[in-house]
Amino acid sequence: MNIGEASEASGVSAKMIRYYEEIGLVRPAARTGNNYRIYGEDEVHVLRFVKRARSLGFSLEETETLLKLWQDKSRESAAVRQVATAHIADLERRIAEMQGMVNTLKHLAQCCGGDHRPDCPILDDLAGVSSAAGESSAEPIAP
Amino acid sequence: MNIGEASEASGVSAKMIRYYEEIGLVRPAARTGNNYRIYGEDEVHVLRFVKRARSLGFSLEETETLLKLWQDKSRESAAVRQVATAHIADLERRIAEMQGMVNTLKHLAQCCGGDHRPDCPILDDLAGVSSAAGESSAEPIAP
DNA sequence: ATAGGGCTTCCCATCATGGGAAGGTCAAGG
DNA sequence: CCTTGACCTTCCCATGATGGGAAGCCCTAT
Repeated sequence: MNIGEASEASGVSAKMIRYYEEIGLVRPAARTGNNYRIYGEDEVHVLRFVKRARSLGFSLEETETLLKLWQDKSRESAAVRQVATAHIADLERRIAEMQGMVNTLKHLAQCCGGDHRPDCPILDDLAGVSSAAGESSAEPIAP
Repeated sequence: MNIGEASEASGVSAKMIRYYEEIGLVRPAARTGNNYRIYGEDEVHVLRFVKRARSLGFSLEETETLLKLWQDKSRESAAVRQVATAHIADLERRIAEMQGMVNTLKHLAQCCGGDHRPDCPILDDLAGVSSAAGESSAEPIAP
């Protein structure tokens, strides 16, 4: 399999496959006489693993850890779960942060006429005008 | 006010103040004879506006739009609200995406023994082993 | 006079990905 | 046999927002 077919089969772009090789996430592919990379089912399997880990939001560093655990037949599943739960916590922290933004913005947008007049509580909030609307962003709306 | 004081007063790092000037987000500060940037209350106000917009997750590009609307006294509040609602939609899309990851991961982590044995549904999912656990990541858990 | 702290510009790094140029290789069709 | 097009290779650059740090200038206090 050439890199294009491996890309097709794994869902990872050829650009990224080369990059993963360069940073040592996957081991260097064998080469044909014409210096083309060649891939077999095993390599594609690894690439799919990476693809799936990325789609679950794991960083490349975390993905590398998971990949090593996967290939370590004597791993303890606790180690895997630890990586996963840390990642869950991180995702939830970011979700909460963004949800706070959404709450604030929705409140402001609701208070905004959205008409032809220039008065706008959204801008007032951004400008630091402490109207009834704009409280601290991360805080829940409820008083 | 020197840049350090303006940074203190606005909560924007000196590094970022210079960067915002470089990319044209804020207009170039006046300079003293010794080539130091000088800031007044107005400039600090602008920087605080930027800081607040960033803390609500607006990109620098969106922030620039909002900044222009803020300074345009004949703006229509509808334009502001449009920017805000588009941003809300984007945030909510990203939240939903991450929540999907969390749901999948929590399910997998729950099915994982997390003990000394190597068997691990999390790795099975990443490896594409279609166990009872690992369905498509963005899907809700409910059957 | 010297030390320290602030300012300046300039370059580099992050993280993961894509774009594109310049050039080699291969297969099919004229 | 030669061309065309679709691959492949490496190398450089860009993104977005931020930080780190070096080299050098300026001012103030000791």
